[in-house]
Amino acid sequence: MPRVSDMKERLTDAAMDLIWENSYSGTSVDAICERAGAKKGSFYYFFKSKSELAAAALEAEWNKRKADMDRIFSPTIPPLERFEHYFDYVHDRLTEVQKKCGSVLGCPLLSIGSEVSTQDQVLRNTVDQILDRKISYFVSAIRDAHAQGLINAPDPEAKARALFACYQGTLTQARIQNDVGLIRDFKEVAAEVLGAKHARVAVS
Amino acid sequence: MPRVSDMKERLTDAAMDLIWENSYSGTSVDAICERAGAKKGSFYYFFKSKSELAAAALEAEWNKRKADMDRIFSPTIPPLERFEHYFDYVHDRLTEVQKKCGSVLGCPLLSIGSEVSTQDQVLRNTVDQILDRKISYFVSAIRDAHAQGLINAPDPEAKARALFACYQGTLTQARIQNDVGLIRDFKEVAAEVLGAKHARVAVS
DNA sequence: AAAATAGTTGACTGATCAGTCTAGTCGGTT
DNA sequence: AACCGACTAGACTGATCAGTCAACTATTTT
Repeated sequence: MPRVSDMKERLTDAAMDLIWENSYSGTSVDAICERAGAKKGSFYYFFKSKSELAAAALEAEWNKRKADMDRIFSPTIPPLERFEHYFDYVHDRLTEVQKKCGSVLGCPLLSIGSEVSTQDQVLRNTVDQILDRKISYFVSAIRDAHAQGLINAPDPEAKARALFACYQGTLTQARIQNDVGLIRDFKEVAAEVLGAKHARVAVS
Repeated sequence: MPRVSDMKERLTDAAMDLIWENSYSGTSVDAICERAGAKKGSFYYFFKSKSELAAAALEAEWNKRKADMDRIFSPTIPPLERFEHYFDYVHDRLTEVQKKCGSVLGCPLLSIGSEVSTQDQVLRNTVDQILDRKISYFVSAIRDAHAQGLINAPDPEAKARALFACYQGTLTQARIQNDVGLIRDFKEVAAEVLGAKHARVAVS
């Protein structure tokens, strides 16, 4: 019994781990409790349902990563370099996770979002919102790159969504094939989607 | 009781519908039986597990679509037009499904593959193989386009996988946002990824 | 007609599911 | 000491899960 209860965080962490590795439907409340070292009573003291816990876990994960995202997409960095750093960051993180659990896990938001989109509107909205926050980093970087004449992107929002979708697809393929290589190679695809005027600038 | 039993097909059809709309873990054998008008015994007469049924359902779905794919990717058609036709085809089909069930369902192979990749190797391999068959259409079209000087793609395999990943990502986003618009807009992204020398050729 | 084959039935098992509930434990306040 | 709010324990419920089984029916083969 810890003096300051960290049970809530242990539950969201356990949920994130298990749902990311397996799936939402395929992860039981019992399994989450076991991994977190919690009993059923504690779970339902903090969360009123499995769905609510999953949403909380996604928000908690976002809060953990936000500082990294702000750093990587800092306006002080040349816009196309931001993407390079981001793709490296994700690649390194997924490689690290792969060492631990043996599998390339892709993007948790995508897996969960795709799975629950037709079944759980609350969770779906949570996913959608967090995805939008991520896309907004892309939008700024693309707008900056356009303003600096590095690319031609009159509609930064659309370009960002397109690039983001391509990246997410690559992460999903990496998960299915259990191969991080696809992610490593994505930079060149990104340069093409962005329409970088000197592709090497974004890829080198 | 039909004279010629079509129970097996009804089971694979029901499984495909339910798993595509919901998810693999989220679809129970009971639900599949109910939709197919089958009893448990029939199910386990034809299939030895839920996993095996899902694999059979994916193969059956592939066989249903193969003729369309062969037609769309016929070598008699200019290679970049094949992609146009394919993207139109998928868009129209998903729009039709949306009318029926209210949701944009994306690509079943991706959803299922992503969900089971860490849990069910047999099903994962099935998904992987079918995805490869689809990618091979892309490879041929890209190779032909390269040979005709329409695009620059010295490595058609890699280019095909990249384009395929981008497309799949777009389908997944369309599912999460329940919006076919993303798919309609994909042609332009495809032209960029392909590096079409005259983008309008592939998009017009 | 007899026998074999193919397909169907639905009750059943034991495990697991999400979620509930009562009875607690604990440190801090009055 | 009495009490309180925050948290935990864990047994319990009824539903649902994947999968089994022996008995049954219908068609085909001999």
